[in-house]
Amino acid sequence: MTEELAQIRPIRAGIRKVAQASGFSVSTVSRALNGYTDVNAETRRRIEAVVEAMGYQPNYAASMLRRNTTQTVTFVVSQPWGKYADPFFLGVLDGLEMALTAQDYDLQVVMARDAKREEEVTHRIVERNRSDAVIFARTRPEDERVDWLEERGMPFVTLGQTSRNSHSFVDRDQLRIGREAVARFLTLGHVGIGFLATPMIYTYSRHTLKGIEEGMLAAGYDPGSVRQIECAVGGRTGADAVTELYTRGKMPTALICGNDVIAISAIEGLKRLGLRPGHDVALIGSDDAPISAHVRPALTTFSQDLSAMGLRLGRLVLARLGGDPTIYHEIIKPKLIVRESDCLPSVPNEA
Amino acid sequence: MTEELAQIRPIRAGIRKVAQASGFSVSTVSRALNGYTDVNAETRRRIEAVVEAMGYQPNYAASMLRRNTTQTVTFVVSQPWGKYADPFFLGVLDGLEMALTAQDYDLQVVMARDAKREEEVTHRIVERNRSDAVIFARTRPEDERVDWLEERGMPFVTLGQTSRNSHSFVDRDQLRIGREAVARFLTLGHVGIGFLATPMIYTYSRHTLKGIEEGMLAAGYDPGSVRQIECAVGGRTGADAVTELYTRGKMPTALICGNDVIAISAIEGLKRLGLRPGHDVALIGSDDAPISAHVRPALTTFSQDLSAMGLRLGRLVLARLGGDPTIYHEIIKPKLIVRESDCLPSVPNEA
DNA sequence: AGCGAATTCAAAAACGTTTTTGGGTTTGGC
DNA sequence: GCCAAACCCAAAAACGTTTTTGAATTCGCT
Repeated sequence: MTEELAQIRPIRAGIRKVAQASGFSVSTVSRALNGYTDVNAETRRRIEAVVEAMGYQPNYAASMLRRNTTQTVTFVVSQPWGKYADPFFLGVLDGLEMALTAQDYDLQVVMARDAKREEEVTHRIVERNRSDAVIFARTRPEDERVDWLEERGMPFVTLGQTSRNSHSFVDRDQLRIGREAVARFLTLGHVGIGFLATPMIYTYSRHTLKGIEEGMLAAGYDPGSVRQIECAVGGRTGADAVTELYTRGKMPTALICGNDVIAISAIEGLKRLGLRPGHDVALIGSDDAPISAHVRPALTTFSQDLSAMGLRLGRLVLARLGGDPTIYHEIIKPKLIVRESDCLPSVPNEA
Repeated sequence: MTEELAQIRPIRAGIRKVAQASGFSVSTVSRALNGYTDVNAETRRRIEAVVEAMGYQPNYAASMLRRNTTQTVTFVVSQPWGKYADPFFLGVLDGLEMALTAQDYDLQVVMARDAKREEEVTHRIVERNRSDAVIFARTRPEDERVDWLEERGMPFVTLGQTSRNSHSFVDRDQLRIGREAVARFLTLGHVGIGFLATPMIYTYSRHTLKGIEEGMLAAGYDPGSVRQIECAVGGRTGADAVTELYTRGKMPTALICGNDVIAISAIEGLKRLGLRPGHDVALIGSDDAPISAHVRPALTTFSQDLSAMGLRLGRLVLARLGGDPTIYHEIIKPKLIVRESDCLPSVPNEA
């Protein structure tokens, strides 16, 4: 802080200059520009002309100070970005940005390397009032971020559910993904089903599992027979998981994968084990990553309209900012994308 | 604008309260907190204790208004994010954020869907003084963004070069990538070399080409013999390119790919044509995408320390903000990652 | 003892906007 | 022709900091 900053900026016209040039008072200019009704149409027109001519832009800091509003919504993305960039968020951001800028809000994206850093950055943003609302993802059933934000009265919306769901959220329908994946595999004739899960600390992982269990029950099978094994970024990969799974005991002929990265890694692992994914072992992913179509065998998976999710997220946040006290729960339907990786059980394994 | 915003915020302690509680004047508190030297050590200690106790955080808007500084650096990412998320930027962002927060600057990431939107958003940020500096990538030889920012005296640093290079930049050494790729293929015994290029409007594409040509010349070959074909997101894919290339006339036995996505798509396309990538045709990528290791054949490519690039980018921006007038040019060395996709020319093609 | 320099702090100005307050002008009904 | 209502606008206050200005105190030196 002691260092000296040579911040040189061109001197920009302020609202005073505009007032002077247009011949109206400062307050009239302000009201004209901010859409108040008690301004003569002709007056407004003239003021707008002057603003245009002078290239006047209201000073953000001053307006922010006076209004006590930042016109900014912050999306805190907490993820190990290092190597595995999840394209999932990027699609969402696109829709979100569209929704927000339509209402003259700015979207601020903050990336946090890990949970600790995420907490720091969120505190900073909230405590210094640098944002009007917060959005975050990767929700957990008991999520302290929810309590923390509620406590401070900071408006927020989540991408994903918590156990209380006392807040607006947008989520994928993981329950349905689980059920449909099971139903499809059972229809194809598979019996041994495995679940290569994302970390169970996240709500969506549990929902997927629940969907799988429901699917098994509905078809009259024992949910307990599903072999479940957890994978994580920086931990057990999909390849590791299948290696463990196929070198000890019963081997499922069909694998439901918590996300496509796991699925692709599992495909790789199966090949190394001498198994043929898409022939000996069927796989279904769950979030239609960009590469999933280009992998061999092309991955059967579920897709969702990410941009639409972002759009809804934006609408929910705007509703909250507009003073709407309603809690909205939006669940986006996934769509099964059938490609090559799901298959009939191979003959040798049927015996 | 006419809509009413019910912006409810907890009333936070201001600097006046802190002054009152500590028994010092407002100005002394401010100076104590901002690291001025003319504050008695004991005074500072007592003030800091009160600040801690009250959880005081200086109001961002007010400080920004008075100081005429945002303490924010903006990275404008202009890319079609729709489907193909380029993980390249994410790695860079990580290092960048680290460098900036170390100096108490915030990083703001703005995603723009297309060039038009990018221009809009940059104008907005600069004209409303919402950032102290700007960073952008995907530079072109004649880049109007450079002129625009220079004209307005907005500090900026680029990720990539322009023809003038009148500004600080960080860049990958595409020249070297081109040269090394050629050298490797020639060493392996390939003669027919193809270049599946990224769009030539970008400086880095041209540098790659130049590197390739230099490599050919250095080895005594005709640079004109390199078959070059341009690919683009939303346009010709790598698969399209190889289809065109291998259905008419001479067929290169080695392909240098402008990026790994092109390479992976080309691998796919070659398989469809009945050719065996890694056997009949050798490939080298150029930016070590996360999937490149998991594709079959695993892609030989160049990697660079993205986080380090971000860090340098941050340092350069901070230097500029600190008033250092030096123009820095930093070129990051790539590292060849040998995997499976580059190979000796296959016998049938040698005849 | 007296004077200047160094140190420490308080009061007030300034940043550029929005909002409040209150006053003036026009319009329309009786 | 008068009064109320509707409409429009100017002046000033307010937002919460940082920085400038200037005054008071301490200290060292002659």
